[in-house]
Amino acid sequence: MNSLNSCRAILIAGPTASGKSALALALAERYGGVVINADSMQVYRELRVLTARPTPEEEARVPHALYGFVPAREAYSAGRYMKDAARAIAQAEAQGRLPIFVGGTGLYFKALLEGLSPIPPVSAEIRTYWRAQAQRIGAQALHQVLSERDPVMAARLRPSDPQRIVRALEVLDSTGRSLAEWQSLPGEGVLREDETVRLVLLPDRATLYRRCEERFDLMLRQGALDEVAALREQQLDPELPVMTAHGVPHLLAALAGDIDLETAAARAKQDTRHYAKRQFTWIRRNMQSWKHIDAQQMESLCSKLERLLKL
RNA sequence: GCCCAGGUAGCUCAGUUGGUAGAGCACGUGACUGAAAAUCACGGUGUCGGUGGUUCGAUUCCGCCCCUGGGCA
Repeated sequence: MNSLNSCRAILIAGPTASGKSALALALAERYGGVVINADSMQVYRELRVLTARPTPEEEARVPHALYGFVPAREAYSAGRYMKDAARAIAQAEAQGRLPIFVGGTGLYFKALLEGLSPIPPVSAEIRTYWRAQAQRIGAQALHQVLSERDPVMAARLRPSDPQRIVRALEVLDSTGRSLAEWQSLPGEGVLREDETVRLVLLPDRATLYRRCEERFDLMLRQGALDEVAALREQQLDPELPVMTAHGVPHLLAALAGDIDLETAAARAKQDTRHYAKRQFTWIRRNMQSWKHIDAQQMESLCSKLERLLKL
């Protein structure tokens, strides 16, 4: 792996609540870096507490980028992330600062390193139409439509997977070509692996689950419910990504009086645990070449930063 | 102390007219190209409270014991 001298960026991944942000902050302070977000939910302005975004105090210590800059009413995407990340790197380099990416969204790291196939954007009308269709006739029927119009994609997708079926239909309708054709075009990453130092934090799972639960209780004490109440005022489409952030659906239900707060908290914690589990799966499959850091190594990491980065 | 109802998976419970058992959730494994904190697929993990008896065979029937709830004293 590279020494820090030839390193263009540090990437820090790991499951939620693994202590990534603290590590990124420490590294950024030590090496004159800028912390760049790689989390699909921390981009949204309205949710700071609930998405565990760095606090204003933390943001003041070191430059941060791509945090809380998207209004909740917008649907952010991996495609937008790639462009934003490229711009953030250019900006950091212009200022002579080391980009330190940190986040838990595996797809964003993949986009960063491998890129995404160049697929033209889908118009809002087409997207809205197919999403409405999915609601109206269901995934199975939609898959039937797809298998008539695009058998290749239909064969690739499960009839029970509404999201990907909708995407396939959107792209087909919007471009006149199959998503399979588009996806066969190679993407171009923003960073090459060999110009990065890549760390993935892997705490003990039971410990991590406990930390997720404690963190959610802390979020509630820090005003997570107020954040969700404010979000509710906007009366956004419940299908927007921000509305699916862990805690949002259940805290909304609690605010509506459908469930009590304790139940809402328990369900939010459960969502978080399930998510962490999926992150472990992604890491195992997609981050083989990253430097894995277990709980023990994490303990002594601060004192070993220098050595670690030169490995 | 007596009476009643229970004790089956991590939890809540179903079930076996006697042939060693199954749902939901939890949990585990996996997929993943512009919603990815999303979306989807797969998996039952068990001294059936303990012990003795009846039986070819007991988680199931019987005795005793232990534990938990409720009632009566």
